[in-house]
Amino acid sequence: MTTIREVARVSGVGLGTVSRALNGDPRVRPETRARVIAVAEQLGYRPNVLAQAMRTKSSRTVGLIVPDLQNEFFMAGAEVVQHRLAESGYRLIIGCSDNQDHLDRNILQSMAERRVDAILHVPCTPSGSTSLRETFPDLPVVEFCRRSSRDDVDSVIGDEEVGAADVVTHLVGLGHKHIALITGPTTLSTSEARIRGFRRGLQAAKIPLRHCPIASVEFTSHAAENATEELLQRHPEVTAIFAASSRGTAGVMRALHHRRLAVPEQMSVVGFLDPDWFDSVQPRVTCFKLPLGQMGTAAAVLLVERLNHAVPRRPRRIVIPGELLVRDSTAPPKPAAATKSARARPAKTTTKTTKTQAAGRASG
Amino acid sequence: MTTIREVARVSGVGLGTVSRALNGDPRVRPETRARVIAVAEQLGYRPNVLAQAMRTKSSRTVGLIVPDLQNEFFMAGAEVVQHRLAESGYRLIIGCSDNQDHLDRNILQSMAERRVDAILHVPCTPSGSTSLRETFPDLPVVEFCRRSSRDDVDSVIGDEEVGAADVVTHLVGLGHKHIALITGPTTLSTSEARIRGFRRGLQAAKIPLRHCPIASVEFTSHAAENATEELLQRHPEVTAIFAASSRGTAGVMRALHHRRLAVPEQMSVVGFLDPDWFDSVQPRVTCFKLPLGQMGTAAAVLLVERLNHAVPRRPRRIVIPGELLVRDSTAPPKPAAATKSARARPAKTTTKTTKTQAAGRASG
DNA sequence: TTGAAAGCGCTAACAC
DNA sequence: GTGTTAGCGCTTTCAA
Repeated sequence: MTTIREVARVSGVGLGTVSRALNGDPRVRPETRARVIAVAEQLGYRPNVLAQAMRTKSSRTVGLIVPDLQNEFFMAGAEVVQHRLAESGYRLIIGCSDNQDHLDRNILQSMAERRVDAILHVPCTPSGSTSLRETFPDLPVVEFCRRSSRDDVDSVIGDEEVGAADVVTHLVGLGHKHIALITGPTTLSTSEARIRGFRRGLQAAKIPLRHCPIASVEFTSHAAENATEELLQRHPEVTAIFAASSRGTAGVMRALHHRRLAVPEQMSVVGFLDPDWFDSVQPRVTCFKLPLGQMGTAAAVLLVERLNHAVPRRPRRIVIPGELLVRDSTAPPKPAAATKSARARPAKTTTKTTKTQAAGRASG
Repeated sequence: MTTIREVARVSGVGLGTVSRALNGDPRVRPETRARVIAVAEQLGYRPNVLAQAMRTKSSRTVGLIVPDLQNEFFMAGAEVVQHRLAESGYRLIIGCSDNQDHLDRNILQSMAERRVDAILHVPCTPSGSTSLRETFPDLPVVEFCRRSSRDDVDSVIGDEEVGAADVVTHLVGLGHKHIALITGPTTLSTSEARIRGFRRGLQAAKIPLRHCPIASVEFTSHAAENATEELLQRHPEVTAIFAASSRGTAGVMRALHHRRLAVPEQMSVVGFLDPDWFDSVQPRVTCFKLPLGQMGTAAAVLLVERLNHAVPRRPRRIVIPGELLVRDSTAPPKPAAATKSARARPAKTTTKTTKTQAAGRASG
């Protein structure tokens, strides 16, 4: 590899001059700069970013940690963040925690050791980036999509509480009185918000919480499928389901199909986010959609702020509203037919670890 | 930040000893090591990976460049690669080229400058990583999912040629004689392979190629939707469509609904890959599926080989077979002049899997 | 077994 | 304007 020293030798100038010429320092004669640049080019010189980073103590890189590389919830934002960051001369490196605490901590640490200038973090536990604080207290962290219990970091999340309440309002407006919620692990801020909003919507409509079961399961379509099965078995009176995770929606649909429950005639379904297919299948899926791009932009702005002004500033917590997209998977309930059909056709699915709780029981 | 020097000072030994102790060098007295480690821990010492990398000229990192962060084709593999690599002590950093040549080159360069030890590359042009070769001739590159025209790099791709031929065979077997293919830009190896296989399947069935239109469009559901519209207008005789991209499948479905064409009664559809929703909607989508996880593993193996043995070796080109998943979106075509009674029994095929090929082959 | 010293490639402070 | 020098934090000879 050609080094700066080589370039200096060939162009007959000192090391400092080469560095200045290449970095656009104004105090270097134009012709000198031209010569240096020409030589560098001709020699195929490429800066060693590691050395630069070590010297300047900035790698001009920010790290993004997501729980799932295949989930649009995080990756749609990632796409935007990368572009916005690139505009400010920063590069994004992405790691995946698989929703596992120890992996999360691991990657957090490892990115910090790689001297990223900031971290965009989708926490997978309430403790969030706490482990980092001990070793890298000054590394800026911005939380994305989810919040940990830390209140000293910036964050950008969607307004899922209002979203869930809106979903309930929509369903209640159609006449539903027995609504189920299927969401993720209760330790996550997103699930918490969804449950809070769900209950709020129910209370506003004067619907008893105990009529409306909540299932908290892993974010896989399989888990959602099993949860739906179990839930419908236990609560055959349910006429509408809010599948509050994008992957979960597919699982719910599958379970419904196994039970021969027609959507929306026998069961209304509201999905989460708005993947392409929601609008391409029959029935088109009603959903609660978050402006993922906008959330990415907001995160990038926060990041760049922290990057530029190393001055401490009070943490900013941004909550971005979503919208309800009413399509064809929700309709007024058909009381008699629905429950009958549900009992008529038993499921053949194997049941796995699925926690089901009634909304009323845990509400305090 | 605590440095190694600090640790040395506090534990009362030299720099070298600390380095050796921390890196498990055998020639250091156990008690010395214990003390050093204790001090390091107590001081919250964290190695500066940048400095390590600079010194050892290895960052123990490999870079992955994909065209689209939201596409399971690439990200499912990424997930696996990351885990496999982690087992060998390597970290994966991911960048996104957006399918744009200049961004691709940009990221390639930037990762190289960051001194990754190898690059896993999903090329978006035939030139692939050529631009890198000039400046970093020795950086190992493994191509993933797609191939460039370079024949001096390792690669792992799915056998899409055989896959496309199998799809045609399946459709022809059902009685289709006018089949359309919607695929990506023709400059990509994947599109080429799909088209080749498509034609081969047609020829084997003695179906005139001119009866079977091919559309090459961007990898968005929108582009596929428009292409389908246009294609059906121009070729109303078409009775089956192979949507050879996962996003494209949704677009095709949308266009079909828009035209009020029932699937599979009036139009058979074969999708690409196998996202959750293919099996969750009505009709469940017949598709050509690639073992993404297996492909990721293969790539990781190749990578680790290159990483360990810096010895040059002839490039290996691995092709991994996929399988056809026959579900409900394909059925015999509706005879042109016949009435509805002509199709007495709708095809309710249970999902069966067909291996397209016995084993992956490696050459070179 | 350990310490001292020499850089890895670069930038920034300081001279001229 | 430009050259020289001193490190950034680490690993790795080379002596001891």
